[in-house]
Order: sequence, then structure tokens, then C-alpha cells
Amino acid sequence: MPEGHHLHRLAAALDEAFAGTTPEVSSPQGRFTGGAALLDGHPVVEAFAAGKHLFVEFAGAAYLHVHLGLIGQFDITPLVAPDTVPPAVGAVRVRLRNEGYVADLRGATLCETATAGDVEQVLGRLGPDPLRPGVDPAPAWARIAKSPRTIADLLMDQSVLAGVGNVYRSETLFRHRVDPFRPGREIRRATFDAIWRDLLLLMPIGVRLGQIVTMADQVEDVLGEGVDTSLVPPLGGTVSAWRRGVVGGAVERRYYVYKRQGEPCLVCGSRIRTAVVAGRNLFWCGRCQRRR
DNA sequence: CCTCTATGGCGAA
DNA sequence: TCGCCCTAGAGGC
Repeated sequence: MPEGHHLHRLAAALDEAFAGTTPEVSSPQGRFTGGAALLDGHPVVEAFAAGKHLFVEFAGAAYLHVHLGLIGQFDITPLVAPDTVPPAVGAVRVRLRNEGYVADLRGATLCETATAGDVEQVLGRLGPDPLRPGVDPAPAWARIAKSPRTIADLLMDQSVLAGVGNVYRSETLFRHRVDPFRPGREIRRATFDAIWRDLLLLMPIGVRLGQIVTMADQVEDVLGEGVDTSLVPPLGGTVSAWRRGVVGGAVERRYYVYKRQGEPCLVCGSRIRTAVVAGRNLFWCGRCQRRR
């Protein structure tokens, strides 16, 4: 679930639900009792995301710093009435609750309180995040252009580009017919620019829909429905709208190469291949993605 | 019951 | 490169 689009969407929804309120903070599971006690009773200033990191600022106390990892979830539920609070189901590490919403965090790989200095340190470790308005891709290009590591490896390195994960990696490399095993220093500037521009298009769509969409026909459909892909935060809208997806209803989940190993390439028909790169399953077409 | 998988990332070796 | 952390759901026996 969580690549950068997911965290930015989540941050927007948390901001919508909790900013300006003073939620009760608890740890039903008991593994974040101290942190919850520190944050409880302090107003939420804002929630924001950087790459795959999520921060919630509590005035006069600290930041809540969350990384969902591979399997984490932070579910926001609108309360039908203020006193109809659902019981915590499963391993809820953190629960935020105000008059209108309950948000439950489960399975996060990281959940801690952080100072402003800690937050700065995390932000400083991250490469440019395509979902941050006005961000400069130059540092990412500088790293890639001099690296002997493969482009597939580099795209997953959060200090090179923040927020790109395993689906966007395979899919953007396919969209631009780039050989995933090409060293960064052999990637042409024009190719990097095209990939970056593509992320600027695809990731906001992911934020808007709560889903990764990469296939050209689906991207066209989304754009045809007038989804604003330029404006990232502030996102506006209600939390329930976010949960539904602004365009209404999920887009059919299909990709060019992701998880399609052994199936025919939709462009050339050759079998989609897979291999573990940077610890994750990479998918690509060995015929379409050559020499770029 | 068990094993496997998942859109991450860390530290040990 | 490997093992491990986090959790839930699917599938096999």
C-alpha cells in the first residue's frame, strides 16, 4: 500500500480530521504508551508527509513520526455520533480520537515522538519528493548521473528520490522503456527528465485516487474527469471523500509490468520478467526495455 | 493449524 | 546479501 502518494494522501486526511483540535491520544496495544502520554492533550497543528514519512505536529509537545513500512495502516473513521467510538480491533499502536474521528495505526515499522530537530534530520536525509510543490530534482539527477548503481536500485533509494516505491519504479521504467539494469551514470539527462516529469504527473493522480495508476488509458480517463494533478497540498475536501477517492469508485487495478511475471508484455508480447533488485521484486520487459 | 505474501527499511556479517 | 521487525489476509493441509 504505502508509496509516497499514500502517505501524502493520509497526511491530508489526518490534517483535515485533526488539525486545530485536541485529540485524545492513546496506545490500546500498549507499545506506545509513553509517547501517547506525551502527545495527549495537545492541539494538532498540522499533519504532513515527506517521502514515505508521516508527521503530525502537536503544539507545545512534539511531533508524532510514523513510517508505515510494508504493512502499516493508519485508518481514519468518521464517528457517526461523538459517543459511538468503535472498539480498537487488533494491534492498535496509536489511536487519535476527537469529536468527529478515530484514527488507528497498526503495523507501522516506525512510530515515535520527535523533536523539530529530529524532523529536520529526517527531511535532510531524503532526496527530492515529487509530491512536494516546487521541489528541485537537481540533487536526484546529480546522484544518478555519477552512480555506477543500476537505475532500478537508485529509484528505490529514498536519499535519491523520496516517495518512489516498488510499483512506481517498475512502471515508470517500463513507461520510458528504460533498461532497469542500466547504471545511473549511463542514463541520459533527457531520460531522467522524462521520468521525473512522469512522476509529477502520476504521483498526484495516486494521491487523488488513493491508488497507483500508470496505464495510459487509465491516466487519460482520470485526466478527462478533470482531476487536478498540479495542486498537491492543501488538498481540501472531506475525509470521507478521501476514503472514497475523489473521482468516485476505484479504478481497475492493472499495470504494465508490476506483478505480471510470465504474462505477455502488452506492447511486444514477450514474457514479463522478474528479479529481486534492492531487496524487492522488480518487473520488466526484456525486449521493450533495452538500451535506454 | 501452517506458510506465504505485501506498494519498506534497518542492521549485522 | 541476509535476517529481522511490524500485521493482516489468503491459501494450503
